[in-house]
Amino acid sequence: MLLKEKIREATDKVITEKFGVNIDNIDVTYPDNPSFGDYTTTVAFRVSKLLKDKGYKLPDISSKIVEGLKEKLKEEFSEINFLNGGFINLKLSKEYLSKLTEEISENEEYGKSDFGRGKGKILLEYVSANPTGPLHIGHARWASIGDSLYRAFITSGYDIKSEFYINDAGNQITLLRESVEAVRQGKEIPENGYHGEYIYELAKTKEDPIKVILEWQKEDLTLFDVHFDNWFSEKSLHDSGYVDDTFNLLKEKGLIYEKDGAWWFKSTLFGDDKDRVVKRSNGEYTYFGVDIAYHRNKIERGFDRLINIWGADHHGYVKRLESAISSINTDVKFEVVIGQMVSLYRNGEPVRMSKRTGDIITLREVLDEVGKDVLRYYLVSKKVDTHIDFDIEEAKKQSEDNPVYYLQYAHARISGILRNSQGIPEIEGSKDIIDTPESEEIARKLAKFPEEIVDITLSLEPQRMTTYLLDLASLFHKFYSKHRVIDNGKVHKGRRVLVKAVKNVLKKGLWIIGVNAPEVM
RNA sequence: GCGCCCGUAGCUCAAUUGGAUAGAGCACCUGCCUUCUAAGCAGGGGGUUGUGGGUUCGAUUCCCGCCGGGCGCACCA
Repeated sequence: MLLKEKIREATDKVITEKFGVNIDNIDVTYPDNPSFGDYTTTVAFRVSKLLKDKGYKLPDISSKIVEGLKEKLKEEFSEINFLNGGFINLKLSKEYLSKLTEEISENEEYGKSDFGRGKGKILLEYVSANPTGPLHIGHARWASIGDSLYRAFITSGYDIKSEFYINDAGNQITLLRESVEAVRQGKEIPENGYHGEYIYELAKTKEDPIKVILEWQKEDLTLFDVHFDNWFSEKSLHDSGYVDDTFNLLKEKGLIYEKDGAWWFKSTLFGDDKDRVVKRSNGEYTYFGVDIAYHRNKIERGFDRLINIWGADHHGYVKRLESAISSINTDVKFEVVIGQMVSLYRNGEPVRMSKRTGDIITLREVLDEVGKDVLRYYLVSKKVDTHIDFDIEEAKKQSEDNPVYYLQYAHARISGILRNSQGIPEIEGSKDIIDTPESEEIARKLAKFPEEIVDITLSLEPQRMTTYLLDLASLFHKFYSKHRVIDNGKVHKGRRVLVKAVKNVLKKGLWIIGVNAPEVM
């Protein structure tokens, strides 16, 4: 069980026992100032507010909670007290930290927890680019965020699957095939068709261009270290009659009606601004109409929670799909992470991207120029709701002093120490794992690693991992410059355990954000 | 016009979701390599958190107005 959860549970019990009240969502956080301890709760303020008519004073309340916590948490915490009236601070004991650090050093899977166990089946859908062209830098943002979220969920014990929805049906697909076919027959590409260079490349083959593009996309994602559990074809929904079936279901429920020759979904019943067309007057389904079927299918596959990552250009679409889903099933939880757009620049000049005109910079090009680690770090380190101006020249220039190397360097340094410490004698009496203030700070940081991963799943903000790793790497570099693990040909046993633990955490943390952990740099 | 998102150090971004003295990297200045990797470490300058109100013990965070930027308001996807 996570320490945060333990504290929360204990606090909840203490408050019920001592005051007979219930506080839900008890906050347990890390104080800014490390001298206050490892954990803080401000629950006393809330209890005080609840009991203000009964003559309790804030310090009395705090001191009673502290008393109760001391009894319940003596195994892990050496100091529990309160400050400034209601800030209750808890400090992990050195003995506990030493024991934990030793465990971490022997466990490459440290960071895993069972926090998400029993919390339902999750389907995470992201990228889902149209197979009408190569992936570009915008898709890369969703890919890096989605994959890191997925890794955090898995590590936190959730039952989660990732999925890429292939829009392999509809107008755009027809248009792309026509564009390629035109080139093959030596004709002009239709005005509203696709004009990118890759169209000519596709025309050289005899294969179905959609299939080829899909292969390109899969290759790019593999290079980007992004994995999907399932690739779901839109076309399969049409072919199996599932779209028609869903349409009929909505009709039976009285949720669609005919007007001006088209069929409309009554999304206003569920809070949308207006009703939306699901089937056009020419008999074809709209994207929305098919999407309802797709999401119904997700629900029927037994998922309780649907998380989608979309670009900000689709945010107006959230409400109507939400409406449709709640009309089918009210238990399923539907969440959309809206990511702001990525604008591309080269030497300060904006690069307009359009698949139609072929004016794009592909993910592959950027990968070739700046490398996977730099790009994944860059894209995951920024909160999804901030707009990104990505300058490819700037990214290359900065790559020398990119923070990602700071993290990797810490890992490589430790790897070096571990290599050099093999087969050399140990310093006598060097068993202490925490024998310096710097070691202690490191151990305290390591203790919070599983919670950081869980926090990513709760906030859906993977950039937190980059902040954590920078902190940890910084603590290690400080330790390294001040203390020696190998001294005069002999190794300090306890410190070797400590740096090994740091290595395991760095590696796992880098894995969460899809960055390699090199042994040598 | 209506809706969603953003505005924090010269630049790029954090801030554990309402907590204690708002932190990192880059850039700039000053030091540190005869022992484990200097892609590092130590120190310095740099802020009215766009702006004006409000809510409360407490606001970068929540609410309202204004300014600036992005995105959207289809029988397109």
